[in-house]
Amino acid sequence: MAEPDGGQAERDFLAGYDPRAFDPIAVTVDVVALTLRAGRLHVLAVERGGPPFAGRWALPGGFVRAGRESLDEAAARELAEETGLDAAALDRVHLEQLGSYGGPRRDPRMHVVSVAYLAFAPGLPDAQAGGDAAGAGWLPVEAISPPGQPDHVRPRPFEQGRRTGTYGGGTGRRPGTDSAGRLAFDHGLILADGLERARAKIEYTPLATAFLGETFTITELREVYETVWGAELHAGNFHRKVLSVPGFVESTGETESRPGSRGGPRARLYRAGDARLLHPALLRPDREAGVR
Amino acid sequence: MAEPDGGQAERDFLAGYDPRAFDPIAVTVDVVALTLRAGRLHVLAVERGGPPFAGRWALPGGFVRAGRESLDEAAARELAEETGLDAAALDRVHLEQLGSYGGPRRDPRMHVVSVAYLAFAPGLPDAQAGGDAAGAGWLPVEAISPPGQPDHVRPRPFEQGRRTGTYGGGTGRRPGTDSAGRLAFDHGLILADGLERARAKIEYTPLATAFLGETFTITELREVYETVWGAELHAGNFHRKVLSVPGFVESTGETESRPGSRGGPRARLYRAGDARLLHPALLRPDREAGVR
DNA sequence: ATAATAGTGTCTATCAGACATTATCGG
DNA sequence: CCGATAATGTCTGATAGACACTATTAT
Repeated sequence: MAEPDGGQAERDFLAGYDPRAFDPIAVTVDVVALTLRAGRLHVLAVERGGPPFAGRWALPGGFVRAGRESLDEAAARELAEETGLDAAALDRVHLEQLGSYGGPRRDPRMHVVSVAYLAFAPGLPDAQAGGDAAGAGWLPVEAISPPGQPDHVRPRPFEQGRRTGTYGGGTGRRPGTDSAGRLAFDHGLILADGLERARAKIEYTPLATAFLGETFTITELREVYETVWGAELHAGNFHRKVLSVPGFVESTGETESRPGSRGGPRARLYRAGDARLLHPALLRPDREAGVR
Repeated sequence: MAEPDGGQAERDFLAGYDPRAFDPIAVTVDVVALTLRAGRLHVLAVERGGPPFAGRWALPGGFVRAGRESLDEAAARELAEETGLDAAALDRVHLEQLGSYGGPRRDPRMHVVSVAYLAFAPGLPDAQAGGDAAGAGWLPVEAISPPGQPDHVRPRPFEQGRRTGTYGGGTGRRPGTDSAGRLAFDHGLILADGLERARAKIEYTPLATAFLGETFTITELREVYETVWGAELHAGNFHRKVLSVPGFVESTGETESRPGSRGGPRARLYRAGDARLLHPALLRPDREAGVR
């Protein structure tokens, strides 16, 4: 398949690197920002003010400023605009590139390539709308319908355990409660990819601590894993395992000021250690029914 | 940090989704195509015909055709143009997205966002130049200097074991032999990221088989791992481990027509199984000196 | 015969998971 | 005291790695 004719490839050649000779492609960043609120996984979303998908929730994002910022910088900027965080608070947020989405018709107006980012954030204040969004908020991920399914069907990829929330109530689509429907564009797919990445990433990195405050107890850390994985873990084994992985957590020497409301000893406090990879990793409980 | 003024954010808002109101950003795909030749890992590269970086090797790539193809399709097209493979042969090549690189000054001419892809290919014929490249070829990865280092220094991230090649000979920079220098643009960084991805990916997926033909022996499979990881593996343990992972390989019932030139029994032949993930994974030998 | 390779068997240290136990707290 | 939770201890099955061994072929 080597250069069949003087068609598109030839035009590419003659045009060199000047894209003005072509139809343009827009470059945006979109952020899948995850956090834990009240024991449930939430994602930052903005409500679209205009068409297409007016009134639907979408991932926060926006144009990359040509010649003036890197992709990482653009993602951090968008995240800051939507969360209202200052640089110091943003420092505690983990931000990594997730992948790029560039189908020619994913936006009906023109060809848009979106570079998606994944963020792990500790408990944060309410979001605030930035840019052209009508509103912003933290949505429980299980309130979002997976792509390619009717709004009321809710299979595998999303949330499997602890169905403790108020889901199913039904007063509309206010963040923090029931169904938020499908996300705009292909953002449901991007979210699903982000969730899978998050589930995999906390296996072999200490990033679960990014969902917590400066200090935390082993039980709080376990609850992060249980929420993200949607599975219950054995408390005793988890405890021993976490302490045995070098560099995962380090003791502060302190204990919680007061134990849980139902009694029990004061839990010791830890902070994130200096490891960037967990050796050995914390493996998810059997999912051998997984992709064969 | 919420919308400080009516500056850039305001202009974004007013411009909506029309990037013609801004300086444009070009979108390209670049491919890190890896293959094994003569027991060494090679990467597909093209020799640049014009500035910048004229005469230097670069990763094959090109513009995404606006409104007409997805990123995946663009990557497959670029790979086909440079390798001369038809659709059938391309079918046996694994191609996945690696990541995007979009610093504002990575190309001196304008802001270019490159979506990088990683390809695992079986032994292929010589490459052919496509597009505006002066030449194309398979370069041994250890002949490429890592980014940010003088050409003759060659530390960690690249190739650690089996220094069997002719590296250091010194008759110029013909593919397949000695030093090829640093790659153009930030392609050395992209290559390093691709190599690390490849090393990690063969741990928990059966993609090492993508470097081999339709059928292969366990020893050939082990040599793939040894080459990609740059470490020697215990033949006996590797053999038992591979056969114990469900769905990794399946026997063809046949044996090699003739054993190795130095004798020994005929090895049994296998083909890739139907597993997409390896459970349990094949872990790289201790690199606990790794990133802590 | 010798050397090299394919494939299998055996032993041990390690680890994940199930389960039990002890200690500390609130009600 | 009772129930719940934090933290540790014990046992077992599975596995990775070291090593040994047998079988098969070229020279």
